[in-house]
Amino acid sequence: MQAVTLVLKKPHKSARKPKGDGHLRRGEILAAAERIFIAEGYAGATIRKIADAVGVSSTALYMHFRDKDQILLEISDGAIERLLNLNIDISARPVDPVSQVRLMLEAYMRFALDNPNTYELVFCGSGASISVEKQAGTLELGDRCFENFSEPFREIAAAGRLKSGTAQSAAEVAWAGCHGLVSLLITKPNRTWSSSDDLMSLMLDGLLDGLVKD
Amino acid sequence: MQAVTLVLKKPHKSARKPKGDGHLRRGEILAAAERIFIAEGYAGATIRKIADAVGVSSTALYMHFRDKDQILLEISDGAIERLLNLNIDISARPVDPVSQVRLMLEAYMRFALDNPNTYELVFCGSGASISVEKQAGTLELGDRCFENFSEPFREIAAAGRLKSGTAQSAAEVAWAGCHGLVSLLITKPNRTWSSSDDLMSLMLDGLLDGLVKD
DNA sequence: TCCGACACTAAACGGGAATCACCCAGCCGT
DNA sequence: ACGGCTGGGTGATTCCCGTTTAGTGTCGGA
Repeated sequence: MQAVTLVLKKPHKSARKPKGDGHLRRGEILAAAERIFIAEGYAGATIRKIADAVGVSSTALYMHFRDKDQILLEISDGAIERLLNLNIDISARPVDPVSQVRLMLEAYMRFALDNPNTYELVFCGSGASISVEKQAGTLELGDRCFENFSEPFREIAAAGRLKSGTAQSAAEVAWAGCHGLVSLLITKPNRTWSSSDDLMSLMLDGLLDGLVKD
Repeated sequence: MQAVTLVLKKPHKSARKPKGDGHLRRGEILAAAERIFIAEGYAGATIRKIADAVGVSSTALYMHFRDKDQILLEISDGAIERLLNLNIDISARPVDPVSQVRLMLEAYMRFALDNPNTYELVFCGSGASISVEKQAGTLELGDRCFENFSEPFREIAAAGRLKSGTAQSAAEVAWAGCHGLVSLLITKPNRTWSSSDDLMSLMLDGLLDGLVKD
């Protein structure tokens, strides 16, 4: 589509960018990287493995991405965007804010358990391995998620239904509690846990009961 | 003690092991490794750096430790042992089990914030980086901590004061909630958080209020 | 026909963990 | 007193990692 427009505008000069290969390669790399990353995690998804999977030299990846972290962060962006859309969808529903919070946290935890490697990369990774600047885009997406999530808490606080603390701190605690549960389930799969469904609903009930009146 | 016995048995043959140097070196390495590890984290504490700090070749470390992970896990063991002792101390106090739980969780979170790199290595690390078998000893220590921590929950459950769930699942949820809070504070120091003291007490109050009757 | 941009590559670099083949000093039994 | 064994220690090496450099082939446009 865009190529056509460009061609119509300047039939004899441009029409160079959408030559085809460049854009396709980028997608191929992302697809291969995502497969390997999901299967083997951050450390397992090496540049060379990804390049081999695409059928290209390892150097070629640097034509399309600044470095390894950019590739994996771009994958994470896609996943977080899905999470954000889930949250936006929930906040559009005409239900009371407490139910919204519960739905969002439940969606959050299911997302984490469904995308354990992505979740670990984005939410468990220490700031040490990937610099803050590189993460900027991904972090901003995460912030938008949290922002969207804390909105119902502001409504709850405005209605005077918070047992203590501020909307901000209550939202942080609720998020942290659910994060703790899924991060332990993901990173310590060898421990003998109660059923994850039980734990999730116990965490939700407990936190909401402890934070919100009624 | 054993050395003495051996010497008494065969005065002219053994008495070789406690030659001195070996033991000292091991301690020196652990001390240097701990310093670097606390200062620079898991990735920053390389074999070469540790060896340089001791004033010895990198190969020498392999005389005393199987590999890098063993060094860092041995350091972690020491830290967790301190945590375990805190817990044992608390469980000896003649207070009601709910207060014990609160004290233990508070000690746990303070420990985490005081030893962020150790905490991250032991409680946030994915199983991928260090194999389960290697971690066996450290994991067992962690299990003893959790076991000790869940004891008051069993008392609470026995008294019928659990709002829902079992002693096991309630203990897991309480632990997970506090873990989530400190792990986020540690691994996402760039976010703008409410004061960590506020968050900690809100998490404690909220969880206990939500999990336990009265 | 030549030029420059572009996708790509082979080779190399520096730095990680871990291993190898060796040293060398001290203690053993003789 | 002495030759051999042993155990701490070493330098060189291996393998893999992410990343860089210098160069190759191809193709659209003048």
